[in-house]
Amino acid sequence: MHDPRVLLDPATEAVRKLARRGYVLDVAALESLLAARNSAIQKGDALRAEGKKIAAAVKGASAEERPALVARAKELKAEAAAQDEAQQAAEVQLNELLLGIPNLPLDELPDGSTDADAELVRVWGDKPEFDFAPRDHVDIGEALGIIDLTRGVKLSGPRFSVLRGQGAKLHRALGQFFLACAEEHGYTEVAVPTLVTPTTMTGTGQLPKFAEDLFKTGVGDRELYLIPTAEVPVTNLHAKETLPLEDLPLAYTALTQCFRSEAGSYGRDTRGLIRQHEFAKVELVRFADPAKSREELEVLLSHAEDVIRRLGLHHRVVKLAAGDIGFSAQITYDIEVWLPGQQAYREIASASDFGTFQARRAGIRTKAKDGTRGFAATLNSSGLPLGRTLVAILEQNQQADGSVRVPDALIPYTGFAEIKPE
RNA sequence: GGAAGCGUGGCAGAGCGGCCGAAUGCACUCGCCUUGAAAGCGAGCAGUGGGAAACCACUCGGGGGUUCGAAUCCCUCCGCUUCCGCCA
Repeated sequence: MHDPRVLLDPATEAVRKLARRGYVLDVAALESLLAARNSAIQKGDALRAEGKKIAAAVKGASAEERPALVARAKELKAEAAAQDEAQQAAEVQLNELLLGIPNLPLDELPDGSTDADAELVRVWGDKPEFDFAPRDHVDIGEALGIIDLTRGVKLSGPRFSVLRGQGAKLHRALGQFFLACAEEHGYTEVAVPTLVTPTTMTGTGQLPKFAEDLFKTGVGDRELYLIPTAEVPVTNLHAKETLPLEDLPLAYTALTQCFRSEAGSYGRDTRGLIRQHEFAKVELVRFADPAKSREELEVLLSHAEDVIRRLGLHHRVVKLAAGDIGFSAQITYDIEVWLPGQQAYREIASASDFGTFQARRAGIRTKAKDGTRGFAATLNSSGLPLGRTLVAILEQNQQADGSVRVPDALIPYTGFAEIKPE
C-alpha cells in the first residue's frame, strides 16, 4: 500500500510509473477522498476539543450554569459523531482504492509486459549436450518409478502428484540441502503455519485483489487461507511490530508447502510437476533498511543463485519487465533453469524487492537510534522450490540408459549418487 | 467443549468516574562526575492520526454502550492463565 501523499506528490511520478505496468491512477479520486477524510478529521478534532473543555467546566459550574453546559456538550458530541461517520466513509473508500494500487516499478526495469521483454542479466553454465534425444521429467520419472501422476490425480484431482522411492527421497534431500544453504548464508530458519488469516494475506498483498488464486478453508465462522508461498507467514512475522533500524537486515528462511489455485492457467503446464496446486518450497525473506533495499536484493539474488550453482544446473538470470512484475514488487529478478525436455528456460526462482509497500500494509515499522520512524523494506526469493528443482535435475542429469545422476552436492543428503529403475 | 480468573507504556506494577496518556521501579538515551567503567546526580523516554508550526485529537486487549466527563461502570468479542473434558 502506498502513502497517498507520496503518491500525489508530482515528484513521485506515480502516474507515469504505474502506466508502465498498465495501471491508470485516478488522481482526482485519490485527491478528493484524501481531502474529505482530512477535513472530517480536522472538524471532528475541533468539536471534541471544545467538548472536552466544557466537560471540565461542568465540574466547577454552579447549579444554574450547569444545564446549559451539559446541553451544549451533548450537541457537540452529536456533531463530532457526524464527522466521525464522514471520516469513516471517506476512509473506507480511500483504503479500497489504495489497496488496489500496485507498487511502482523502478525505472531501471525494461519496458514491456511479458517474459519476452525481460532483460538478460547473465547466463551460468552451458546447456547440457546429449547424444540421444533428451526426455522430459515425466517420461524419465515414470520410467524410473519415482513420479506417479496418475495416483496423484486419483487422490486429489488434476495438478497433484505422488513421488515415490528415490524420487521422494531426492525431494526430501533437496529441502534439507536448501535449508542448509540458507543457514550458511545467514538465514534463521522458522517453522510457520501454512494456514493464515485474511489479515495476514492482506499484509503481503495477496488479498484483497487475488482471492481467486488462493485456497480458502472455513471451519465454523473461521476463515483461513492456505499460503501460496512462505513469503506470507514469514514476512508477516513482524507485522505490527517496530524493528530497531540497526538490527536490520533480518534474514529468515522456511520450508513450507505452498498452495495455489492456478486459476487462469487452464491448459498451461498441464503435464508433469511444473505447475501443481501443492508444492514444497524453501523461501528466503529479508527485512531491510529501505535506503539499502536495492543492494539487499543483489545479496538475496546471490544467495538463490549460489544454491542452483552448487547443484550444477545451467540457468540464466533475467530482470523482469515493468509490466510483468508482481503486484507488490518494485523490481524482480527471475532465475530460469534450462529444461532440456522442453528446450526452454523456465522460472525456478523469483527474487523481489517490495520496498516499503508490504510493510505499510502489514505495519512493519522501523525506529532509528535518533528516534526517526519509518517502514521497513521487505524482500524475498525462492531458495528454491523442491519440485521444479527436481524436474531440472532429472532433465539436465539424465543418462542414455534412463538413469539420473544426482548432483554431487546432494549426495550427502540423498545417500545415493544415481537414480536407477527399481 | 465446561468452569473460574486475568489483559495498563520495552518490562514489572499502581490507578477503580473528573486532579490520568497514566504514579513508582527497572531497562533505555543524553549530559555531569571519572584516567576508563560502575555507582551517584540531572534531564529525557509510548504510539497513531491531523496540522507548515504552535498545537490538537485518538489509543490503558478489540468493538459497542452508560455519562457533561471512562483505564475506571455495563455489554460483547478476542487473547492468556488455571482446573475439568477431549486429543496427535
